[in-house]
Amino acid sequence: MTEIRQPTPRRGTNLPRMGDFNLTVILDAIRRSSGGLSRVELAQIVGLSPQTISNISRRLLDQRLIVEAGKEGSGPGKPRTILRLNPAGMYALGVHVDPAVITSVVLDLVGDVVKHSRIPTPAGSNPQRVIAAIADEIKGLIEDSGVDPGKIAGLGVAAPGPIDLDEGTVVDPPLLVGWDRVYLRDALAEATGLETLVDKDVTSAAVAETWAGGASGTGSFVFMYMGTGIGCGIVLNDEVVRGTSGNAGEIGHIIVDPDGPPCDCGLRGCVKSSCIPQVLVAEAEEQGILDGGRKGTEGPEVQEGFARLCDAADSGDERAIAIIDKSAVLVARAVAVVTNTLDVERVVFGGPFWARMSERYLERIPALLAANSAANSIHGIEVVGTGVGEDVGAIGAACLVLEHTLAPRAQRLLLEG
Amino acid sequence: MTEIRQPTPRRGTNLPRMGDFNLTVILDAIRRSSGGLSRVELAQIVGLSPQTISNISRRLLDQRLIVEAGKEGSGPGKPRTILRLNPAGMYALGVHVDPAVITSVVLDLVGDVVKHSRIPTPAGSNPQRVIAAIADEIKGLIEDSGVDPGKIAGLGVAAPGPIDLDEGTVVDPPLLVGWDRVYLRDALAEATGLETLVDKDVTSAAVAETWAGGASGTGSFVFMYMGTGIGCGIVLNDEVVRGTSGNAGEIGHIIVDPDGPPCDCGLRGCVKSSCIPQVLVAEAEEQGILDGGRKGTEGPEVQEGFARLCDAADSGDERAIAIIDKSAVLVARAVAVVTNTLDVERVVFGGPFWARMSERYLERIPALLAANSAANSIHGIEVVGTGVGEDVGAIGAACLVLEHTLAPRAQRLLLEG
DNA sequence: TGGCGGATCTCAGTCACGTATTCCCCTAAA
DNA sequence: TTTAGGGGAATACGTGACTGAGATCCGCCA
Repeated sequence: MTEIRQPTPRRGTNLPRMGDFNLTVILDAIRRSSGGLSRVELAQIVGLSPQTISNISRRLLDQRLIVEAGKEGSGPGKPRTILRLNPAGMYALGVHVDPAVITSVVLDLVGDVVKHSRIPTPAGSNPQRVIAAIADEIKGLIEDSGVDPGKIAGLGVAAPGPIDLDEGTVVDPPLLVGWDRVYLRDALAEATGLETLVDKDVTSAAVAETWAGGASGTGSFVFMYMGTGIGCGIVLNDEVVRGTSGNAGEIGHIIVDPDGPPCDCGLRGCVKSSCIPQVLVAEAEEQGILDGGRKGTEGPEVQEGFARLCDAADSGDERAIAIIDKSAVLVARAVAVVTNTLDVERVVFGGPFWARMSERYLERIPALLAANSAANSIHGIEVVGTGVGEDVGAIGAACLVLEHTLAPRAQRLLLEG
Repeated sequence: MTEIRQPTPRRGTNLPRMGDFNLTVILDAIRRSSGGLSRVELAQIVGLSPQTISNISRRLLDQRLIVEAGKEGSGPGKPRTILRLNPAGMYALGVHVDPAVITSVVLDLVGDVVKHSRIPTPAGSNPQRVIAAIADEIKGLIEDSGVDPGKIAGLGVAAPGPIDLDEGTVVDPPLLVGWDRVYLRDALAEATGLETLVDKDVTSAAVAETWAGGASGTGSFVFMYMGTGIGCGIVLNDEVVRGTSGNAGEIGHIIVDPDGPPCDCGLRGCVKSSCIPQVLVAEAEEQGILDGGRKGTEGPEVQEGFARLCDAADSGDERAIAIIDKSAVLVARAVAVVTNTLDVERVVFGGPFWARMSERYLERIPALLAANSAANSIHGIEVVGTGVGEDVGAIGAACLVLEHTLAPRAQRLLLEG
């Protein structure tokens, strides 16, 4: 079970690695700029000489990852030629495997969704059948999108945890019965012929934010994923933190309410037992705010129940408002634990349930967080909602591929095995 | 208060940086080996060619950071010449500024303490007086140690948080009254003429573990610092996590006991209010296990009271054992929150109070942690006590300098400003 | 139309790593 | 004692990425 990982000594680097790394640095700078950059600006930003920038730009132009997009001349002198990402320079596929629904997307280089599809997860959730369904869906998506298959960098898969990153397996997730140690990565790689990456859904969402989230996806932040469960993705200094086995971000058993309901872990008031949507809906049903006709334990029912709870709150139902507001207090406590542990500068909220709660949460959480922040006198913590939308899971999955291929990760510099 | 940090784009790298980085990689490999490495072994480990290793070895030999230490020939062929760290190749000074006591050390390159001193923190804790005392102490220590001042790489300072890493200031720590925004780094740099680094005590302890802790200081781990308060230092993939302002590792308000005593944060059963030594001693006094003659709120009194509590437990006092054991359960819960959030592979315990509790904690915590670990089915979490000893704070402070100067941090590759 | 300024490119130059070769040192057998 | 052989380490040369200086290109302005 516990294989001993021998301490992997840090490996050196060499010239080609350095060249590739600088290429990704420049691409990253262009990507993060709004509206492109000129070569001189790039030189200032990344600290390399103009000549080096020119050389690398040429490589990027040859690969068609960037394009020259017009000139920008203000005063005298030769106007700067603006370099911009070529959206069609590369594509990535992403799949979010959720217990209820499988979402797939084709993403272009700038992170825009080219094509999108959604199917219900095959009943019984037999792994083989689900994998076959995904492979089918992917093939269809590639055809429908009309994208040049040669430009597809790979397939990213976002799965609920726990996972084993080394093996590329999903390890017995609570809501997918019979999914113990399913070799998702290898199976899908074989079925689709694409290079495949598997990661946890919350991590994928954080990667989506770094790639397609604009300014809020830079630096060090925590992505709070509000889904059927609550988890978080962690990004420190522009690099995603995955943990030893890819399972970082498990915050379900942080205690947020000493007076809360009992949890299956034996304690009381964990995140998991006191502020996930399912619990809020149950509470509302108990209080008679919602009719408890259906037992809303399955994904879609919860989502629907939660929507009605929010509707009630929006139409002024005090009890509904109280439930949501209390959950904001509890979530803020969990967030504070994470931000105090990691001292990040920003918290980004997102996930399928986020849209409905965003207004109330954004109103309350910043103050709650500030009050509980250990470093409050040194720096504030920004609280924002993601701009990526409901499909963060699938988009993030695709971004896993882009990140792996094009992001300036320190890891890229190091020689491997 | 909150200065906006503009997103710093990742900067490129160049040839000299690469060379320096590879040098630190090799030094790191030698440092982490037990008993030195030959050039061929180095080539295998770091992945560079034997020639490159030879070239870099020469640079390291010229700088006298390493020495050739004998040969190792087993079969036919030329025997390997072993390269070892030269302990006298470089020295670093470390100071731990504690509310009660100021510990200073001179460390050599292998992390051994060359000289050591301890003075009580000047009463009234006026910052200027404390800084002057430290500067005096440092000067004395350098003279007494007989170390060549030219070989001293710098001065590290470990301070209780919160701190502001950019400014090098200590920001209003709870136990040092009147220490708001004290420019510790600049003041000590000026007073001693040494390059000075300031960091939080728990972070320093984690750095000590990476530098002087042997195998348990590699990879990804959390260092639990058991002091007057409980904090943690975080190391992911051999690099220390400091956070935006250097305040990562604040875990005092993680709730570990829903039935615990109220905390100044308004909730109940935080780490800070239920399992720090001061609380355990108070509890023992209340139960009559210890005579509550002195009100043990000051550092030394707490330490003494805690020692007597441990004595009682060791001599079989059931109630004393119960207090310690319960604290182990609570600490384990806090640790689980952190390890689940970060998915690390190891927890290292240390700090001034650790020695007395180590036996009971090491007996109980591994099982408790495994039971609460989200990734338990994928990998276990190793639980160990540090080998660094009581002075981790000061030793870690000195290691800050060594780490900054010699560790293969990814940051070192990047061009600056 | 010519001058000017700024951006970009060309062309060496430098430096670190990689490959092939040679040198050196030790073991072991004749 | 001598010699063959094997493996580590150094030397020489080649490659490739970044840097610096000057040339070139481009558009504005007089």
